[in-house]
Amino acid sequence: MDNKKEIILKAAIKVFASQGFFGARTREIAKAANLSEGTIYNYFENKEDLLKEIFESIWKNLIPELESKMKMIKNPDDRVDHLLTTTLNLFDTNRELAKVFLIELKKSKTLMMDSGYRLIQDIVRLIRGVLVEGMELGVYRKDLDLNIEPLILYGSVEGILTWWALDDKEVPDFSLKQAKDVLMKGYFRLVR
Amino acid sequence: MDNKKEIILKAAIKVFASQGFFGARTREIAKAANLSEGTIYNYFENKEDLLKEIFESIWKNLIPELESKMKMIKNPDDRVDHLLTTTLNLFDTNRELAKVFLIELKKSKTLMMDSGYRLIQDIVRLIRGVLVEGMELGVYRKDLDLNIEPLILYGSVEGILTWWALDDKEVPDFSLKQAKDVLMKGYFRLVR
Amino acid sequence: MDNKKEIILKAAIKVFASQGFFGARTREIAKAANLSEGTIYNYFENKEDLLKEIFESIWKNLIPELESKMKMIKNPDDRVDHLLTTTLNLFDTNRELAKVFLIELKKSKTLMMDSGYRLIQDIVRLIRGVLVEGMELGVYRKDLDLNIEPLILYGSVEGILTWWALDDKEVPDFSLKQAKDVLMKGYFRLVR
Amino acid sequence: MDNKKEIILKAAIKVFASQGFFGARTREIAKAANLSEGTIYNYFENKEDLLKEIFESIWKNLIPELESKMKMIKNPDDRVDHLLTTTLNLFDTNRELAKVFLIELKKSKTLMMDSGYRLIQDIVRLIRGVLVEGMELGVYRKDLDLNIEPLILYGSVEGILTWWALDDKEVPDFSLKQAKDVLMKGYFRLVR
DNA sequence: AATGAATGAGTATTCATTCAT
DNA sequence: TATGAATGAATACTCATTCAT
Repeated sequence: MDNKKEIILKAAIKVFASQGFFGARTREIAKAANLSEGTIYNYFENKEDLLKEIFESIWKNLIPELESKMKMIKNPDDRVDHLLTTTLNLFDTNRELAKVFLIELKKSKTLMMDSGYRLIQDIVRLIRGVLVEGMELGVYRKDLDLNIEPLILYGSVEGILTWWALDDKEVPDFSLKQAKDVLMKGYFRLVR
Repeated sequence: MDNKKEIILKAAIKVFASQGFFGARTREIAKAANLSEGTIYNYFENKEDLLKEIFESIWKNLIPELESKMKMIKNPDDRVDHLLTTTLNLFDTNRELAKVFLIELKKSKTLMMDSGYRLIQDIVRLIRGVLVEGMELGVYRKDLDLNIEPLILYGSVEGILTWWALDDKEVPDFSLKQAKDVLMKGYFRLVR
Repeated sequence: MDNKKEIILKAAIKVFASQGFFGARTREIAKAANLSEGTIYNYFENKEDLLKEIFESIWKNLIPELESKMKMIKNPDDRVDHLLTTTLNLFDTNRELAKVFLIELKKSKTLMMDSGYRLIQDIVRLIRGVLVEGMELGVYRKDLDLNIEPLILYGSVEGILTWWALDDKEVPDFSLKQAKDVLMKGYFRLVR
Repeated sequence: MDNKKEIILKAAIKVFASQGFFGARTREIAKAANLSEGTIYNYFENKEDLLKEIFESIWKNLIPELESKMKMIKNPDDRVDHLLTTTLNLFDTNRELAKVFLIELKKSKTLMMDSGYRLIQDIVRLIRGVLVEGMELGVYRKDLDLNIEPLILYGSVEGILTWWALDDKEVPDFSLKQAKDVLMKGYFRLVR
């Protein structure tokens, strides 16, 4: 059953989120999945592979999907709206996933340097594309810095998500819905 | 000699930056400090304590200094300028320190939840204070979201710094000086 | 079908010979036999049992056969000739079997102490019997050491076989046929 | 202290001899050496390294020593006498060492193919040299088979030693002193 | 204070064996 | 009988920390 891979991944997300990658014990992941330790190794190479697959199961779909959507949406503002909505929605129902994505990922040197860094590059490239076209269409300012401006947008979102994910109150200080509205408003001011 | 503590901390920053916290070996830190492993333990409790002291040696000074400066500077824009300048200057000459601060720190669960989270809180509070006063003075928009807007500024800076620190080219894609200018321009548009 | 037992034993000999007993994986034996792992356990107790049955499938027949032949052959020299011919022929067409017999067998403590040791005892006893009768018949020297002389013969053969089996060249340095002739010549000089 | 390496090696010989290489537990070796497990790894790479060093500590000295002695002794018979005496003496006081050397060694595939096989080659070469010179001097038969005759001598000795080492009686069936005399007598008959 | 040899708790991973289908 | 997914006991090795010198 491919089902089993998903069961294990879900268990791993849970344990990684609460214990951290290095603090997570394979035994605990197995227990959380209601399986034996050995079974994990029938489906995954090793512990790091778990983290990698969590990451890639999301990323592998996310980027191509966003890219194709960018082609369909013409209005630059709507594009950014879509980028934000999609990204924030992804984590909105799963703060544990957000923790693993935003924090645990960085603990694996190889993963961060391989996949993680590439993800940021992809996203930054996506944003840059939107800005460029917005500038060409004349709806955005001509003097946007294409190196730094995308990082500002990316960093804003990561900062907000990290804060929201780490917030240990049952209900965070703000909702991601709220955050999106503020981000959009800020974005409009930034680029026009 | 307090000198020796600094020697060890410098060695630790170097090793943490290149190997990561979990990948760093005390033996290597000792070698980098030209000391024996045992000596480290005359000055620090344990490995995590090293990370903590790296963090606090910076933070303990930074926040009070910024706070006092905030009292001396009256113009909200100048305040933000100072916040950015100080923060970016801190890392500009030491990318290794930036890596440890921005990435390694998050690997220590307790440190992140204790000190790291508190640092963000302090900074966010600082920024919020600046915004509040700017609004009261009538130079900033009245409708700033005081929960989220500070995170946007904080996140922007962290995003830029992380990208800049992880960049494995000898000379990064952009200078922090450049970044500051763009950040300030964006900030003006955001808050007015 | 008893057929299947043989298929598995042949697969086991192949894998034991190339990977060694401890290096052999049941999965690989199963694959070599074109069967699933579970099926092996329908025919054999466990991994060591495979080694034991390889050994006994040979030995169980070999010793009684040799013993009965010894009764039929009267001339002591012919007896030794038969012992050598039979033993060397057994392995001549199957170097893999020789490896398993001469080397892998020793890796199983219980097997070696149980069956292996007993095999040597049986063979040594056989040789001793031949020598005794040769002495009684007056064709062999009277002063043969009945403790050690049989071991010399046994050891000579094992030494030659081991060297021949381990030789990693496609064609070994010498043939077992050659070896037999030299052994016989040496034997004549030894006992007369 | 270099002493500690020896202590560990002695403990390893004891445990390897009684439990076999694969059956030996590092914990037990540590206990036998009155040290902690970790200490073993300060002096040896890993478990196989222990076996290797046991082997090489003997071999590294034995072969060069024998070679130089062969140059000093002129009489071929005396040379063989020395080879036998030295080899048998080496194990006479240490049956455990004999077990490790003759049996455990073969369990390590790499060790056996690397060092073990080379040892046999060295010894066989040594014997062959003696035979060649004996033939040239006219004291040995001209028709000795230089491929197989050395293996007969080597195998005889290994056969005798193995039997003697495996013998689980407190006092073995025969002494190595006795064995040497019989081997020499057999040797004379073989080569003349 | 400094050393670095000794410590030993801690854990990912393997793989022979089982058993539900 | 045959399967092969699931099991989980078993263990070599690491490395932060200690402590006798």
